[in-house]
Amino acid sequence: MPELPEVEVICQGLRPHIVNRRIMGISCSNKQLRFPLDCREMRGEVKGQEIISLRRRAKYLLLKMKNGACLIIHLGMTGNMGIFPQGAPLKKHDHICWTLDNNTELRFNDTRRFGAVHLLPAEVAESHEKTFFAAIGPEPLSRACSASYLKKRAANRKQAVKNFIMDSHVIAGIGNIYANEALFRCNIHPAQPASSISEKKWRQLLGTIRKTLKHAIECGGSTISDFVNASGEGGYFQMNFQIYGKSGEECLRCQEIIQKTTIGGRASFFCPKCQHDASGESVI
DNA sequence: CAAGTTACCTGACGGC
DNA sequence: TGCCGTCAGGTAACTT
Repeated sequence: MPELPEVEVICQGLRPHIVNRRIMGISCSNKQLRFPLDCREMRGEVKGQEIISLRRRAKYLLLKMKNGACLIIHLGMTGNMGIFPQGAPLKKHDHICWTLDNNTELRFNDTRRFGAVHLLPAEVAESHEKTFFAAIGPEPLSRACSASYLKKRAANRKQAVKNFIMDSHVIAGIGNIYANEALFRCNIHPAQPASSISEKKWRQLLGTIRKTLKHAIECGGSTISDFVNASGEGGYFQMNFQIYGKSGEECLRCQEIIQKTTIGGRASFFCPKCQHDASGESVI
């Protein structure tokens, strides 16, 4: 479900419902998520606290409390967060429930439990947050992420450009869908070695990544099976997919049949005519 | 060190 | 109807 646009949509949708609210209670399913979470410790740190901010960094949500404590939440493949009336029946795979002071509940639901909730206790929150994100690459929509930065990071990397832009240590927030979409929209073959991309082409690709991500956010994200925003509505960027999931269909630009292959273990879709070949020589 | 592989988990779907 | 294999939006921890 959630790449940068979906996490951003959830973040924006949740913000008015939870900022300035107080956490009155917390309950947990006690099922293992990606990383262990001590529910009692979380209660000790954030129960009774006012939530002062909610923001997104990479595919993480950061929830800050007045006392300085912080929750860092990752949605994995199937995670979601939503607001529900207090006491509404729990859904299957609801794992954490934060009761707020206005008879509503913030809930974390995650079918596959690849998601995680990290607790940063107040005393160490600031330093732990820095450590937590130390190795994460810049936000694609920020100025820190530039064509020259990407060109530099790609030097000597024979890795496929698709895997390279999906590497969160290089650039944050790009997953399989948006990597496929951005490369198609830029006429770059997903298997082309990252080091063979010129700075000019990086400029073009970064521009395309930004445009695609922003468009997806405006569309409320992509709903493939069950993604919904904080109000329970699906996104519709999937209507704008040009390549992802379209193997066997005609390319929008040249009518060639779209191919599917596996790169770095992930489904990769491309137009063999528009996206040149993997040699890196025929690309601008 | 880079890059490839495995593991974590549930559910949907197609083939038999 | 049901069993089995395959696949899915992510990423850390392995191995090569």
